[in-house]
Amino acid sequence: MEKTKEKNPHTWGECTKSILPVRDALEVLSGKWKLPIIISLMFGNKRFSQIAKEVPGITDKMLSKELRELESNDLVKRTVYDSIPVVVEYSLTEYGHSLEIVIKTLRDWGVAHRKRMMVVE
Amino acid sequence: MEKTKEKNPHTWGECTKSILPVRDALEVLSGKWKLPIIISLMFGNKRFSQIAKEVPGITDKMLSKELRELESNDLVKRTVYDSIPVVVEYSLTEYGHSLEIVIKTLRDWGVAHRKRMMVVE
DNA sequence: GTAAGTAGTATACAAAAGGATAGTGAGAAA
DNA sequence: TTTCTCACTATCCTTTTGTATACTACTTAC
Repeated sequence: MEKTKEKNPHTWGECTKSILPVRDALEVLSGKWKLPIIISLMFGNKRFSQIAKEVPGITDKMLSKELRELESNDLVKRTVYDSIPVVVEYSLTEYGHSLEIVIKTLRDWGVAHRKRMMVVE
Repeated sequence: MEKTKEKNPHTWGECTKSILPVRDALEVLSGKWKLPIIISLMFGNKRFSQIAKEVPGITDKMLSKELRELESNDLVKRTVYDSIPVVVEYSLTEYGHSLEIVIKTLRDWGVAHRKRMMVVE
């Protein structure tokens, strides 16, 4: 164990120092659906079925599950209006909005990646 | 189907236009290990067992599998030196380095997230 | 009276991701 | 001579993720 440190005294600490926060972020954002849902809410508050329409391919079960997780991480807020019929509105919290820059960076990379794939394949 | 467009003519197109590239990016970077492995290689070329030591918790099986996927996506390069014993070196391709900004953004958010969690909990 | 929209839940299942453990075959070090 | 390192592979297992389908209870529109 000491051997690693001796061989790469600089790298080892720097490396885990970078890995751990990225891992924290991944834990909250992991999976196929959380970021797409957040993106959909970045364009305005939405009701359950509206999100379901805007996130291509998601099922009710997944949407319900992911919204619950996002809510418990304080990224999304759920508001119930007791009108008739009852309406439930989802919105991004301020904290949720702090992901905007992450999403923008990821989207830019994704655009470049798609371009590249089309050239190669 | 037309109804959705009528209700949110602006949102619908903008929204999927953002979701699709993010989804492309997620497909290549998905899972618990790919970004940590890339981070470890951002700090220099490494051999298999060195990466295994620097990415906390990864098993040989996962490392092997993820490296193969990263290689097939042209993010990582595998070089075999036929010395004795044989040495295999992994490095980031130029394309792999294009993820640096994505990782930096994600890491910054992760640092803030960890701080926030410690205050709340 | 039947369908559609409201926001989901229940159940069953399949597929993918990840973990634990062991083994390979070579050289090199004790 | 037994162990160690190197770069993996193989097998089995559990957990997570995702899909499909059906269902609730209420209201409005046709």
